[in-house]
Amino acid sequence: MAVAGAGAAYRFHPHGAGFGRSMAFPPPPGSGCPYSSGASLSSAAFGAATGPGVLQQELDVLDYLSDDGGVPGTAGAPLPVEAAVVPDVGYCDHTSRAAAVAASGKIAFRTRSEEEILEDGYKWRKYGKKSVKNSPNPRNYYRCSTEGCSVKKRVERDKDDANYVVTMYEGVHNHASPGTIYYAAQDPASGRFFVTGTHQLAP
DNA sequence: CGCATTTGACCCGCGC
DNA sequence: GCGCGGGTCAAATGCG
Repeated sequence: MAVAGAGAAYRFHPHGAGFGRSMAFPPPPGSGCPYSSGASLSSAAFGAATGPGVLQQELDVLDYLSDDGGVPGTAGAPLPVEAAVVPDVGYCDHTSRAAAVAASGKIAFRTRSEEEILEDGYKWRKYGKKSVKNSPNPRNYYRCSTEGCSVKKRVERDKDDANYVVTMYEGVHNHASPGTIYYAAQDPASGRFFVTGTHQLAP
C-alpha cells in the first residue's frame, strides 16, 4: 500500500522564500525510485488545494492545515503552504521520514513509519506529551531547540492507521537550515500524501 | 557535568 | 458557570 501509485512528487523546502534558489538544485542522482520517473505532476494537488474552495477532500493532510480560516468544509481561504513542484524529482531514499515545513503557518504530513522520531534535519527538544481524546495514541510536542527559533511540531500516530505518523509543523525556522529537502508524493487513489524521501544538501 | 527527555501539574480557551 | 480537552511549563531523572 502506501506510496504505490504516487502520481506526483513535490519538493518542499523548510525555509520557504529563503530557499527560493533551491529551485536550481541539480536533479538528484538517478535512482530507481518509481515515483520519480512517472512524476506527472499535473496541476498538483497542492496547487489545487491552495486555491479557494478546494480543501479537505483533496488530501487528508489539509485537515491539519486548516488554520487561517481554512477549515475543511467551511472555508475557502488559501492555505499558507508554499510548495515547490519539480518534475524531475528522481531522488528517493524512501526512508519515510519527516515531513515538510510550510513557508508560513502550519502544515502536517502523514508519514508511513514505524518510528515516531522523524529525523528532519532540525534539532528538536521534546517539551510535552499528551493523550488526545479521539486517539489511543499520545501526542508528543517538540520545539526547535535552536535559540530564538519558536517552531513547534506535534507528532502523533494516526488513530486509524497505526502504521502512519502524523507530524504537524507550526512556524518557520529563523535560523540556518540543514538544507534538507523532502520529497512527497500523493497517492491519487486515496489522495494521501507520503514523504517518499529526503535529500540533504551540502552540509 | 551538561543536556535532553520524562512526566505530572497548571493554565487557557471553547463548548455545553 | 462548569467541565473538558489541549497545550505549555517546570522539576526530576537518566544518559551521553
